[in-house]
Amino acid sequence: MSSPAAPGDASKGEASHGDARRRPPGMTDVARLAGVSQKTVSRVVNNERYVSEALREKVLRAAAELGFRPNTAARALITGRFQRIGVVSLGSALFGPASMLVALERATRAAGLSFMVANTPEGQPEAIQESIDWLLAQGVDGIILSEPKDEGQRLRPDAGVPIVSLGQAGDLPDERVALARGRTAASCREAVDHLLDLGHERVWHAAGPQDWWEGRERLEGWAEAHRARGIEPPPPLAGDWTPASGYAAGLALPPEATAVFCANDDTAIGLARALSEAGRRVPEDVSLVGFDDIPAAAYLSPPLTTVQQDFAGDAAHALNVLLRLLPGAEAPEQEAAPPRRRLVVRASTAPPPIRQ
Amino acid sequence: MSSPAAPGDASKGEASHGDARRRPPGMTDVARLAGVSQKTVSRVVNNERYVSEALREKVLRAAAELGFRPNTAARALITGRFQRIGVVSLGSALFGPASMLVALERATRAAGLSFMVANTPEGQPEAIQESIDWLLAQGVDGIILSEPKDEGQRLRPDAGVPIVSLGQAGDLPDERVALARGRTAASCREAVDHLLDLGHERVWHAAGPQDWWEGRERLEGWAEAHRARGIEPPPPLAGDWTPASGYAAGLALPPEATAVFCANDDTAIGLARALSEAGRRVPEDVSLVGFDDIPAAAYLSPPLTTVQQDFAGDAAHALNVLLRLLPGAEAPEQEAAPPRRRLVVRASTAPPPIRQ
DNA sequence: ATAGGGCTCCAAAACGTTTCTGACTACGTA
DNA sequence: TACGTAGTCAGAAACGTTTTGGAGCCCTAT
Repeated sequence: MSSPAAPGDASKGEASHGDARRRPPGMTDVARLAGVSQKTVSRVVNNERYVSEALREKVLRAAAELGFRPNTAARALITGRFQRIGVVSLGSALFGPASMLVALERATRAAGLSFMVANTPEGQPEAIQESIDWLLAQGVDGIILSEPKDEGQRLRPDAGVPIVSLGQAGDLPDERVALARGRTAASCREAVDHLLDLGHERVWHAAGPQDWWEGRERLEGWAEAHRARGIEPPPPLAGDWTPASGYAAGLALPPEATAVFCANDDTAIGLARALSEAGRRVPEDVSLVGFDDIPAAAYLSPPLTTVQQDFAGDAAHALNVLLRLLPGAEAPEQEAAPPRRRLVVRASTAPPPIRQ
Repeated sequence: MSSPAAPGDASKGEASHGDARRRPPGMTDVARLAGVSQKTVSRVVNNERYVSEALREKVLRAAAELGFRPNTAARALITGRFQRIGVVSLGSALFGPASMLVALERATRAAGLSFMVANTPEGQPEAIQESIDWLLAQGVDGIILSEPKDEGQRLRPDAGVPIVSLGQAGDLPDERVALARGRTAASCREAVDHLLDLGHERVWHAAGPQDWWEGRERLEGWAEAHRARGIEPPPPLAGDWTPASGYAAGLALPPEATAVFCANDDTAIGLARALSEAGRRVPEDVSLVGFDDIPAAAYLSPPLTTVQQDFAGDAAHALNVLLRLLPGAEAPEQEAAPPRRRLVVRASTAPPPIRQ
């Protein structure tokens, strides 16, 4: 059993040339190759000062030769930061949420942070908190809530990291929970004003779901536009973003209605379908405005007047708010330009038909 | 102010109750509270054997009381694994890519892995390799390429982790790069067969971009359906997924065409618009089939016959392929059920008009 | 001439886990 | 009685970074 010479010695001597278990190279390896201390490699990699140009280049050459990549786990371990933000998003390919997700990823990566998503399946009240917990378990420095729904307001306050919601105010539990409020209502007013300016007496509304703040905000903007002119808005038609609900709203639309503001473009598509089946023409009999400006909007029959969103602007704003809450706050001080939505007028809106 | 003792001393004595720098509790803290060794806490947390029930409960209680969350960075550092996969996705809110992304996130989280996206902006050939590098720098155990485009084939082979592409075969560089091939072509054949069975002599094709494998595969399926019947397919109409390109294709559509298979639903919408402007009715004069089954498809005028995709199935398949390549392969052995697309027949397809 | 202070670099100590090694019981079997 | 084995636990050694605490060196101002 026990040989006089330890059998381990030989293999230990050649350990660096190990066979199967090839660990990726670390700073130590780079340092050895470059003939400097490991700390110096760290300085070069992190672009710190006090490294001579000659050494810096030598280190970089060694790092490149070895294919060195800094180990984020080790860095995160010592710094306590992950350089990563999590996003809780409604798991949906709907144009709005999907666009926002893309915009958030872009903004995040541009800020040098990595990006982790947790989708919430629809219809599960506890799903948001679950997704937050999941992100926290994975390790994130902050969280952006990109949920157009309300359930986010029932959050436990002990997250330990700042949370920013893209949503409406509401009683968010903690001072660490900030808010990047959208400006949906204003652009809805603009859309409805466009219809009223065309001469329509009142504008109907095929609403979004009212347990989504996004749906409520669009409804409020619509109602405000009426009240600003002393007009009582007609009762809203319930909906849930789907073309199906728009179709139902179209069936329920009273004969005297001459203009409809739809909560989103899909709703408008469904509503247009119902009108078409009822023999009511757009825009001659009924004017239609959507919201989102989906790519197909310009090619519907007729092309749809709609509101274009500024996802990139909203995303950048939310990220700025979050970054400012982070401990190592690299927060870009300049306030991001206020997101600008705009009404795209196409052929689905026209003056109301002349009453006889 | 009020304390006679040196203020520095007091704070030092109470260091564990530190003010600003509150490190989150670690296994050591849990161990101290539970009166066990740190190693035992590790065993409990990881559900290892050889821990008595009494101790396990005591540890769990202590962990809950402290709000302990295992530090993934420390774990990743020692194990060399991140329990995380990266996805390179086309940064786009297009229905297809967005749906695939959601499906991939679901599948990944269901497998207990965390999920990191890197979007590639369109039109940058080197963007995919950049995104891969970004993911590798962040630390991932494997990568799924959810790019419907081809540039993925110019990848450097030294990733160090397995890469799975959802795309077409092609000369992927490395044996570590596997492939989760889609079955687009087959369902395209089905769609075209549907039109041919209705009596159309030939079916035109408003194609997707041919530098996307997804576009080529749809075109090939369309062509195959013709050749299987000994028919020469008409020349395809170029396109790029957008309604605009569908509109252009509609303008270019020859008068004798009675049926068109569109590369996606948006293309079909644009094409329908062009037909409508030209006074050609759908489906009486021209039958139309799309691809994707976007939510609005059922509510267009007329409702669009289209091909429904199986994103969840494709995502699960790709993830399975990847998991099998991972070192700690927890690969579910049972092959995932082959993804099933299906043709949804609606009102946009009908027999061809009778020739006089 | 010499103290100070930038610049350049190094060695060792964390960070919170997993892995490795081993010690101590209890129990059944030779 | 002695021994092997499975169960239960603890201590120490990694893992690859950042942080901390210097140590030389050269230049300048006194």
